[in-house]
Amino acid sequence: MKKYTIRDVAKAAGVSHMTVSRVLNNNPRVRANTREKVQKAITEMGYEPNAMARAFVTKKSQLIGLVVSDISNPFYAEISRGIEDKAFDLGYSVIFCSSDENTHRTEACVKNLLRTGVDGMIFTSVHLKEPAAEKLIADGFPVVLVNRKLRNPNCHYVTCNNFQGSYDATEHLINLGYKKIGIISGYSHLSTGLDRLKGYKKALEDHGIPQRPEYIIETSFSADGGFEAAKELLVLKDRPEAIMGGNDYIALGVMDAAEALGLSIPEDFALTGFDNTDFAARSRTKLTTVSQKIYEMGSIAVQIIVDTIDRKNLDYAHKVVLNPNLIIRESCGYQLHKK
Amino acid sequence: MKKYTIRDVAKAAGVSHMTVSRVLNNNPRVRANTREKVQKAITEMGYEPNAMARAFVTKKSQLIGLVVSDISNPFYAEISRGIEDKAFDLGYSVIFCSSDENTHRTEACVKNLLRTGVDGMIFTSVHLKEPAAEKLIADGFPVVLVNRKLRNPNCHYVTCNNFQGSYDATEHLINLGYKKIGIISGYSHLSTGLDRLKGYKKALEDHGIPQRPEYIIETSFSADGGFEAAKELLVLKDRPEAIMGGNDYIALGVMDAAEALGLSIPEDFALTGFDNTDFAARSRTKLTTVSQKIYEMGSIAVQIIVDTIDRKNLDYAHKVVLNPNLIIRESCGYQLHKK
DNA sequence: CTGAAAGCGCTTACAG
DNA sequence: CTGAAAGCGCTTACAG
Repeated sequence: MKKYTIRDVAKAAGVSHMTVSRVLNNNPRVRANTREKVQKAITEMGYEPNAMARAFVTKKSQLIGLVVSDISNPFYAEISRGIEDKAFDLGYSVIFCSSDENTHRTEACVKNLLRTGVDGMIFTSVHLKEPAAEKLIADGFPVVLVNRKLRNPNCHYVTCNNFQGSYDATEHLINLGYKKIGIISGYSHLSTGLDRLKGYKKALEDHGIPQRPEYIIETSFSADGGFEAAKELLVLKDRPEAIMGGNDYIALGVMDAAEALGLSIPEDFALTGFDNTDFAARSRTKLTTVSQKIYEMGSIAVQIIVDTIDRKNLDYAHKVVLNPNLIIRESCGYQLHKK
Repeated sequence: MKKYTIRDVAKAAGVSHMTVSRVLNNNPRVRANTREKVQKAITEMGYEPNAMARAFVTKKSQLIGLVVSDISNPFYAEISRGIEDKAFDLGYSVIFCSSDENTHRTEACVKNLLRTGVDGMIFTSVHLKEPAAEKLIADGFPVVLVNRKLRNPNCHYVTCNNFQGSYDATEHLINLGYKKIGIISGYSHLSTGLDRLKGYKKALEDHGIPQRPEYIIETSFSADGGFEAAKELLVLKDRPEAIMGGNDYIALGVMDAAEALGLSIPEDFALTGFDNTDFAARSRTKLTTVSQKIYEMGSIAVQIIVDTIDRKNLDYAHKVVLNPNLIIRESCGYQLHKK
């Protein structure tokens, strides 16, 4: 574990430490012959450049900060994996920090990451308004949003076309014959919640089905949220024939509520989710849902942020909107539903 | 965003940069009066110390490397969250690297983390033999294992008492009257798989129930693994009355297999899992399982590694073994089972 | 209690 | 194509 420096290598190779530095950085201004000599010394000694010294002098840590809602949420864990893999490929490492989607903690994360010296930050879960992220962007610090975006469109982001995904799911229910369609939506101060709600409303409108306010409930993207909301929706006198969950977790909560109330899916009402999470496909669930490219979102976000880090002053914003895919399973039935 | 240095602050406060450094490091050898002057300048200028310079000169990055099986697996994501939170409290940040439990990738992770300059590494998923981790330990590099341990006991680790958890679950089945108990176990080249298998065997032995080799299958800790193994176990002429899943994912696969074969749980056979994952408690699952303190394992691992980093030459190993808890749910029935 | 000197291991200019 | 000089922003000794 003896630590060699660039000077040790230089001495061994009989050159100056500058030449060693050039070899290390693949600078072409080194004679092939010299390069070989140096390379040989490097491998023989098992020399490894000191990352800290390098980061210090170049002012580049090769570190990306990831502000994630909660690393223990599988959806975000999958984005994180996409981020990790691509970062690895591009020579970066990633430091994560869970914000719990809480403004105060988000600020703490940002401060912490800044202190650590990351070259840029990726946010998975901003609110439409998120002062900590907006300040960074205003300061010209490299930032990419993934999954959710800010209200202010002037920034780099990668999202799913949530509007379209939700529109497609709604239309599918309509085509099956459902007219009384409720939605348990994620909070609309989050771009994902808002866009999915908009997609739902637009599909109803396009098919001439009037909106019914009592069929729309906003809640958190969680099974508990779905459970509570479903208990309200399912005891309505004029119960919806179909319920759209803002994501698969919400749908899961709806399933629990149905079981608690003695209702069957899809016999008593149809159900859809969003995200195509692992459990959606399981034999006990069979949830119609919208799949989005979760891993890819993370991967693309890294490409953009590295781009931004390398050529600082981009004067345009990268906006990547990925197309979702409706996955049809048994939870919404396959036939025209009549009442 | 103007970046000040320690010298700018010194000039503003009318002291030497050394005094500023002392204030920054809470060195007591500064007069209260001087300290205040410096503090004032620091806050007024919004000075932030340069982490890279500090890391470079102190040779301490305040970074912990986390080699995790797969960050997108909820079990590991929860460990990671425990690690993150405690690291944050202790002034460290964590860089993760997914190994996919593959020796080659594990080596790549270690190399990458070393290059990044982490002060220590935590491994969540070592095999009983894991050259990359063992080499680090042999070199005196701070390493803590969490969840799984190496065969070589001479290292720091935090695990659940997997033997006991499995023993308890087996005994519970025996007490309910089951005698034909099968196990679909995680691979026994992993300490978790091995210890759970041992607990099962010991419980049978203690209750005078002979082992039946055809009732024991090893597979990966995954739903797919459980599914395939269950299809073998459930078509045995003398089918087991109860199946123990090596973890909840395996149990989930068993449930799918049961459904595919038209069998009901617990009517046709009882089922247990391990980990008390989120879905185990859901109304469609109701899985008897063994809960372990996943988040806490991560948290404790960080305490140990920071301890190790700070006082390098510990000559004893921290070994923390947490007690699991049997959680009884409907999947194994509540009554004496007779055949 | 405070400061002047030296240096951590690299890279960025500048000469040749 | 190669090297000598200077410096990144801190901290670690060493003086006083």
